[in-house]
Amino acid sequence: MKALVVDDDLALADIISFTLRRAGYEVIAAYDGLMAINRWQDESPDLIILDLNLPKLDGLEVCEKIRRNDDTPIIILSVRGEEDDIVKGLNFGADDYIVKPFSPRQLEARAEAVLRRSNNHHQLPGPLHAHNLTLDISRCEVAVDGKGPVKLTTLECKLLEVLMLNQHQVLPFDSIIDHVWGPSAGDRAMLKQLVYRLRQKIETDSSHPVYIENIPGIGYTIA
Amino acid sequence: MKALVVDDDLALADIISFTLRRAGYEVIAAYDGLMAINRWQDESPDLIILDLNLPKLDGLEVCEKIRRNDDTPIIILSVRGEEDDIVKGLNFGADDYIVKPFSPRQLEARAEAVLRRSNNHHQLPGPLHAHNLTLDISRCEVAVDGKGPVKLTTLECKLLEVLMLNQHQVLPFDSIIDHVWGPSAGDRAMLKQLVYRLRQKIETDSSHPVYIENIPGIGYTIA
DNA sequence: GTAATTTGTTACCAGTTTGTAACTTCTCCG
DNA sequence: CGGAGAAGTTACAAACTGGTAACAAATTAC
Repeated sequence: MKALVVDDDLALADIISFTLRRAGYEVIAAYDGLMAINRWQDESPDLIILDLNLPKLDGLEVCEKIRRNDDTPIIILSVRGEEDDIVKGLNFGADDYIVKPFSPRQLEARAEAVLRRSNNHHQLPGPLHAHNLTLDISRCEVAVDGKGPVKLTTLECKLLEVLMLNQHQVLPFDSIIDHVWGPSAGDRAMLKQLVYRLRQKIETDSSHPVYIENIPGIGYTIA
Repeated sequence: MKALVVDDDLALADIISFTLRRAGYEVIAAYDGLMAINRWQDESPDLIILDLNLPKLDGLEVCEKIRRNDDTPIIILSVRGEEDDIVKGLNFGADDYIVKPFSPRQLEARAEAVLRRSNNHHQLPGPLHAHNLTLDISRCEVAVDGKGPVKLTTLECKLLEVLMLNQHQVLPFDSIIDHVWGPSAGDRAMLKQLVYRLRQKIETDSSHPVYIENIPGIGYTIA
């Protein structure tokens, strides 16, 4: 779980970061509104802790901007007495708020509750694109060139997923094996087979693979 | 929208009721824990505002009891300094909390936010539509193609409900099992059976399921 | 209390997916 | 040119999956 902490009060940001790290989160930080937006775009965190009082770009605007694009859970921070802002924040789609000062314990409980809620009805990854392949992971289907979707098996789907997620990068055999079969299972022979079977479904000319390219001795890639 | 307000402080209960009524809610009240459970069972409100400090049956127990049966949104009320209780409450499945004293405005915003969240996956009674199926959850009846309603058993109804609520999404086996049998009960064999029985009632050509589609290795969906 | 319905359990079957191994082709390099 | 290693291909068996069926246990209705 990756959390983005946005606060211009460095001391407080540190406390929050520390608390979340202890609770098992990977934490990244931003100190003003613009930076928050950037880090959110680059890192796509699972959770955002957002102070409302920010330089450069107000917390509410950050909240709105993010909400316009996706629904990463947002917990807003505010000092007591700024009830108006809290109400606005919630109406902009924030998921929860915490009033300063707060106990680490409370922060943890809130973060956990918000994540639990959001996970329930929002775990759907959108389709993946690469080249002219469109992979719908939740249905295990791939559309080639926009043509009718082809059904994939779960393993084939995992293989294509990891290749597409890392498009333009060469993935070593072992990384692929780990991703498809999990650690301490699978071997090269099985991967070879799987690549063959996947190619049968998506490549048109079998002697000239267009999508899945082999880098001898290293691994595979989708260019 | 029906809200249940549970508080032994009559004056406060009145203020809350008044606020909610002005915001367009129908409000019912309870003044202790046992009464809260009773009214919840009789009236099945859409939202519960729950004070933790209650005579007869503690607020936390009320919260737990309700959560064991369904997921009516619960907002807990607490006085400042009872952070422990708040954390417990949230872990028992409460959706949010408000610290006394609070402004009417905040109460409204919180209620709205919580309902908005819960509505997403828990739509209100009233017929559900998908494809050309019409499901009346309260009567456990489904009309196929507008033809005379077919009676469903409670489990079949829950299954169809969760599938229809998430139309176009593929629901993993385990999510479905959780929804139908609750956590830590039910298994794939039972689900398989249940799907089979439900299909018998709604599908016309058994070898070509139109409504309930299986995504091998993943789950089921209604397209 | 008995009958009917609903639900859980188990078994079986057909189709699919996956693992394994042998064999072929390709490529690189001396 | 030829041989070794890597990758592609083929074939087959084992394991798994989901649909179907029959029956037992539990629940509900009468």
